[in-house]
Amino acid sequence: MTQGAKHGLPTTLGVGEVARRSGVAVSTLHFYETKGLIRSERTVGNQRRYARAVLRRVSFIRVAQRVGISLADIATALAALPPGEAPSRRDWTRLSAQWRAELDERMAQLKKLRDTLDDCIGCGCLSIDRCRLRNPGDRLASEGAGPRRLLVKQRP
Amino acid sequence: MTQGAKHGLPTTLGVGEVARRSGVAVSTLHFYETKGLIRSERTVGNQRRYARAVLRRVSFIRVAQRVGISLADIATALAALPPGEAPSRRDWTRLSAQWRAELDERMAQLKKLRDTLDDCIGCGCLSIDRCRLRNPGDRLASEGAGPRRLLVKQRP
DNA sequence: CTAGGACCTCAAGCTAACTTGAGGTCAAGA
DNA sequence: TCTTGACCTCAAGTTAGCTTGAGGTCCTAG
Repeated sequence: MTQGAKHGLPTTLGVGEVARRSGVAVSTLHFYETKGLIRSERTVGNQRRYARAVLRRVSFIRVAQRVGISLADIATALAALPPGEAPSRRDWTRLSAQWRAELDERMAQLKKLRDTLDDCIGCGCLSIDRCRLRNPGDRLASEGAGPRRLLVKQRP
Repeated sequence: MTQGAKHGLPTTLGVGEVARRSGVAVSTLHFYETKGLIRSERTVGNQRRYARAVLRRVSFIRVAQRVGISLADIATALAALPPGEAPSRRDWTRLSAQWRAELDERMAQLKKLRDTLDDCIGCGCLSIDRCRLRNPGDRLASEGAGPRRLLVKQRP
């Protein structure tokens, strides 16, 4: 074990420790660091030391990715927070508000996708085009591009 | 317009028409076809003709992608349906059941992500590690890999 | 003091999901 | 008939998000 974690909690974590605890590869942590998603201090011997908060940050990144948010967007959001410690209440409120909208939108899409499936059981509208979700007469064709029935909002 | 769509509805659509209506590029439709996500008939002149149902299929693909599902997974799901027309009730039930689980899981993750943000307003736990979501004493460290607080379920 | 596991950097490689480009065909109006 | 725009194929290029490998350093137990 790297730095005396035998008794009590170490104040910082080595890269291997973070990898093990967060479930991502060491190379991924390096990669995230180059992208500015996380950051570290260095020991005299040039080894990375992470604040414990990095674990939560990594969790956040992974979960956000999982629901389809790009690292670039995640980075932008996280950049709103001071990289070191203690974000202000204002920082949090801003980040939360931004993401609220994004997440709510994705939730709506997921819900729609799921409900579509539910509605279609026993109907087969996806391929036979005949159920209550059907687009009658294809009237929407002139309303611009994009999947209009399922899509809640397309990004620019 | 390609095939007499002036009056009434054409029974099939050209690739450009599908692109315009679905909001994806022609090249993307070609690509999806090579991946087996959609399929087409050909005219004597070797041009693609799509059944109208392809529009719904493309919508489905895009929305599923948007919430983080890979084309491979989408292909697998869609492969459960007969490529041509009229899936049976059994087909639909199977597809729906599979996706229900997947979608519910992602919904749960999104919700958790969103709620975490909500809870953290004015607290800053993401980086100062001090709020009701805090991981006390880091006790979870030995429970295996992965972000345990936010993550609902990791894929293998 | 020395072995070996944990770290370091940097460059190159890989997969998914498309896009772009070259070179050629099809089809419908002037 | 000629032309023009929609279409075709196939190969190569692009971006995101990592992983792998080579070659070298750090540090802790024995």
